Amino acid sequence: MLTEASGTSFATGGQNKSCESENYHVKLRIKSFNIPELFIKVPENATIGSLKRTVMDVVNSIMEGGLRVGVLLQGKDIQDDNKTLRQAGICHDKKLNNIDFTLQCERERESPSGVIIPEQMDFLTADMVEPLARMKCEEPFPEADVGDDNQQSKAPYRSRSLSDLYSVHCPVEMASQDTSASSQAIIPVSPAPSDIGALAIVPLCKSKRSEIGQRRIRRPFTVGEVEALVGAVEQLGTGRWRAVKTLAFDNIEHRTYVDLKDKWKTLVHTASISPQQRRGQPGPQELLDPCPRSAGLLVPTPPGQAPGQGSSSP
DNA sequence: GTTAGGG
DNA sequence: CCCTAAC
Repeated sequence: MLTEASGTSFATGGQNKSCESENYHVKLRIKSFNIPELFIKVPENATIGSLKRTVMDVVNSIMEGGLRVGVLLQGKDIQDDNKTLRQAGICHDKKLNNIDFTLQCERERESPSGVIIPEQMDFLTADMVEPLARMKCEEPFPEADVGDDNQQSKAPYRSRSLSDLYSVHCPVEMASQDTSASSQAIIPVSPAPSDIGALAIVPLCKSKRSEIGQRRIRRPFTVGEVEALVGAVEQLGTGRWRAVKTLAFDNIEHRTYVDLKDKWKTLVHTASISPQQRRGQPGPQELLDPCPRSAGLLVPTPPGQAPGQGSSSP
């Protein structure tokens, strides 16, 4: 969504502006890649560490196997590498809101180890591969290419967005002991299917809880998340959890604004209970203290503007 | 759909 | 985290 990443620009011809006034540049902002779905399988008694290694191994094996990028326009894979963007229909003056980039295995790798898919693993593939894959592209610049994305000017705090802090959390939404959710070895399910489109749009099986009622798995907030939360609250103040969510957790699907509100609640709580934190984990106050221009922490910002923002209402 | 709080 | 009353 708000990935401030770069606007990668592609030229339809040469890098230089040739004399041809028609040689416009197409600006694309790649937010995510679609990657092949991965399945892993590891015994329940395996350690988290081994699980991480397994995932890493699979990722590495895929990487080593060679990856190639695929381009999907309107869902159709464009294979002709010699075709120009314009010929392919990727022009600066066209709506390019449906371009996808995919990561495809150059060659199929044999399953790292005996591939044994237990029963049915329910985990969010999306989250697992967050960091190195899953990127969707959007064409935010419908017009000229005046390099200057101020699209995020509204969110100065973005610098601390979790985009950077969020390291592979590998949330494995498992239905506890019920639906059997064990992880085992990972295996790149390289879709043997003839074509590329095969691993195109990764089907993010988000709703694993077909039968509502399943409690979400507990995902302790990481330091990074706490920092992001604190930072966002610093800017927006309390009482605007929706805004906080979009500001600093827009990309973290599993954190709802209610979660953030709850987390803040506990942070404040713990902070007030042990004013003298034990060296180790900074409480919200410590992070807020630096510039408590306001009333320390908890600055309920009533429906209006963020604190500090001279809100003058005519 | 959001907030705010208790559970 | 969940559940909900109260916007």
